[in-house]
Amino acid sequence: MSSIRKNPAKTLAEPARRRLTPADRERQIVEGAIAFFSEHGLDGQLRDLAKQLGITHTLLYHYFPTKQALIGRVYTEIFEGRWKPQWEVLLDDKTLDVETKLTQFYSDYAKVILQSDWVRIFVFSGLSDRYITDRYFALLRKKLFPRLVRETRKYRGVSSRSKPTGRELELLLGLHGNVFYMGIRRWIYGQAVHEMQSVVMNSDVEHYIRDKVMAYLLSVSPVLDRKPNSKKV
Amino acid sequence: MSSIRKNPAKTLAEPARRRLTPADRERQIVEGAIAFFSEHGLDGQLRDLAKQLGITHTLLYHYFPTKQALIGRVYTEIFEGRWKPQWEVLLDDKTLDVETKLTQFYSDYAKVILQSDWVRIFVFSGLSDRYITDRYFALLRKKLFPRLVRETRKYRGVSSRSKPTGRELELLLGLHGNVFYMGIRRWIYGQAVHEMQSVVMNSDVEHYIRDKVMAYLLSVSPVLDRKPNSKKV
DNA sequence: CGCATTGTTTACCAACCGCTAAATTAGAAG
DNA sequence: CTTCTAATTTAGCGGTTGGTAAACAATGCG
Repeated sequence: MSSIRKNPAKTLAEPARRRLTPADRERQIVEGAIAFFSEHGLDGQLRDLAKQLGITHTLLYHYFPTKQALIGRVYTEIFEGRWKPQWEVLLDDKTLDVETKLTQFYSDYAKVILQSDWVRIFVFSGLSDRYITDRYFALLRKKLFPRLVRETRKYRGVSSRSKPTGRELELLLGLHGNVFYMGIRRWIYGQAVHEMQSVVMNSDVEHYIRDKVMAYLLSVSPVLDRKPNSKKV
Repeated sequence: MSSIRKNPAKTLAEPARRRLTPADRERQIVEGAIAFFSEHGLDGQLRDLAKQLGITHTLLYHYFPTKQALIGRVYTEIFEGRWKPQWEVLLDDKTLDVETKLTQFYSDYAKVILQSDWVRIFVFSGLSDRYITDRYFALLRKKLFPRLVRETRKYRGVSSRSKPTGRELELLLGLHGNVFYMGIRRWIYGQAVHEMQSVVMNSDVEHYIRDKVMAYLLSVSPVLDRKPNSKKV
């Protein structure tokens, strides 16, 4: 028999110092950091993160020079890494009708962003330096909103290619915010989708999103075409 | 000549120790704390708040036993103090039509909640202990949502008094979230209402809110009355 | 003017935090 | 088994933080 390996059925809380390859350890740190910062905010303490990973906090500095560098890595991991170029392809598809495209897009988009880490870290960033929210909105303005405006106009039978008006954008942001607001209610306020706590979720979300998309499409023309001189009230 | 008063035209940054009545000092601290926590979050340091007020941080402890007590005071000041019972009266008014009531309500409600301190402290709380968000949503569920559901049904010509369905609530929360999302975009993401930065705001917000209310009312019936078996896509 | 009240400050503590340097030790190679 | 590399830990520093105790001083009163 060879030398006895330390593995006494994990009786004690002593995980025994293990040596990982730098790649593995880095992955573990990044994933642990995502979960950790998502829960405790970007002000969470590195010593606590390290404890949660079963390592000492100084080891973190072997993989990331500063705390900010680790946070930056978390940013790119979540917000750049989870964007699907396929969404743009879908919205540009000329064989599908607008209603289908918007519903499919927001259903899939919701699956990506309505996650605890995505929503919470996004809002945490907005409350602090706004680095990620600024960049992400730039992304939306460039790759998403123009397509959604174009599709909305197509649905309305309007052929204009001019710069969207404030009211057009506001209604569109209303739909967009509607989807994101589901995540805020769930992951920030802890208010599940109507008391029906955790479960169900998936099928229901898709259902609700279809409602929201339809509500948006159905209301855009009546609202925007309304005589703007009805300024009583 | 009597003793020379310390007031050399404020040449130096030495404001000279002033003695306020407990009531005045407390008011000053509370209002300063609202502005301070709104900007720096509830993790902001009391020494910085004190410096901003021109006092030492220990004086804060003469008026509030702990930091949490001060935060609690801020909570009640903002979220309990700014709720207007008049809103409930307005929504119960039987001489006004639904469209007018909802537009008037959300226009005034927006003026109250679309403030930097309201939005930011609300979200800060949601990200930490959720104490205020839980209580506030309880308030909404009790005093606001039932009235809005009732009015929406009245608008649709539906006379049911039964418990609102998930889809009904989700559409309503969509409208509600739409209004609040304007505050999130402005005070959390720093994305003004369509690049048109600070100004304008007031008149535009009222305009946009009317659009949102109309979009909601116009879309509720078509969406909810749709055949539920159109489950392709 | 003298004195008491009390609003306000100075001095200080223990714990925490990001970060650094040096000492350990697990694991692969010979 | 020995040796070497580098993954990981121990020890510690400078600064910060919520909170406490005691000293100081502005104001009202007799």
